[in-house]
Amino acid sequence: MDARTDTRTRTALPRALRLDTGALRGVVGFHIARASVTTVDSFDRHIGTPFSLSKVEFSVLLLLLANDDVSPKALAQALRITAPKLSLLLDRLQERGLLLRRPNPEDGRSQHLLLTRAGKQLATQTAAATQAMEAELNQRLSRAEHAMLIELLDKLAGASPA
Amino acid sequence: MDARTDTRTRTALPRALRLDTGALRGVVGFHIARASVTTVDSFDRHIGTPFSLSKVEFSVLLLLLANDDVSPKALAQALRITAPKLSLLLDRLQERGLLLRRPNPEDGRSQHLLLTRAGKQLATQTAAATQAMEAELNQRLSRAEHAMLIELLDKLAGASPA
DNA sequence: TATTGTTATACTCTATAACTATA
DNA sequence: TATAGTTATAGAGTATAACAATA
Repeated sequence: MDARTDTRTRTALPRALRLDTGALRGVVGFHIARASVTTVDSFDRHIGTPFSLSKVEFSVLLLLLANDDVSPKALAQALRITAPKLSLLLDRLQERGLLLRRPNPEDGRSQHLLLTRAGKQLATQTAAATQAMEAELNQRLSRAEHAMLIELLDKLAGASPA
Repeated sequence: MDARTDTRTRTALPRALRLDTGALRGVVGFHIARASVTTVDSFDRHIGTPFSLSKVEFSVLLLLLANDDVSPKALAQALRITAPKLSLLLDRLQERGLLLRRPNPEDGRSQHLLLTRAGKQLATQTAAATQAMEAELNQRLSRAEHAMLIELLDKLAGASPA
């Protein structure tokens, strides 16, 4: 398929407008920033817009779907967001009837977060939607490259400090 | 008594609670977001803080160092930022004496951006600083993995390098 | 005294709309 | 009428500080 006939306009720039990346060529962070334009755009179309979820809200739903008795503290660490940010985010998800905050019986300061029936349903729907989202990326990456990319990104992110 | 030392109700599980990433495991965008925490932190320490530059400001300097007669329009497209955002960004760099805006003799609506002597010096300094920055990442990635990662990210971005 | 979670506030980044000047 | 660049405004996203409840 000719790149010129690609229907998505955000991805391909006319050759004349492409700049020499110069010293940025070897800077991983620069290439990550560029690639994230693609992934964020894909997320918005497949999940963000149709389900009215931000990237972090989506991540929260899927993490709660896969883990029991998660506290806000643990979530904030896993997602690298601050506690105040998460607090407001959980408020919004709770107002939408997607999750509940239950007191931790073993520690009155802490909470257990759990998805409601509607929350589990939405989480499952969005999890299914990731299939089409990743399949779209596989127009550019083979399945092996896709897996390799994730492996290298994880190495770069490093095992989160214990 | 410190709960940490109370072994009666604790299992052998470590305190560090890493969550199951669940359906996020195969989502490239999620891993990109995690990896960018590492690269942004590294950028801030090596370049952002010591040179008082944002990521985009740094990218502008290096792109202008590598390309002549660049217009704001071309820069905005290359960096995927909006024209108003770039306009304010160029104001700041100009106030710092790092670049100039010259009218395009062939089109009165357009401009040519060029680095001042100080701008070239700073761009060169930061370009040199990327060596240490990337070397630090190579504690986690071999040189081959580093190159492979950039190649895969470029494929994903659809910005095939020249 | 330390920790969990919340509220309040501010700062950055980014997007959209309206404006100008040129073509 | 269309394009390049600017100005103005508003909306997310994120960070820090102060607070309440519990350990």
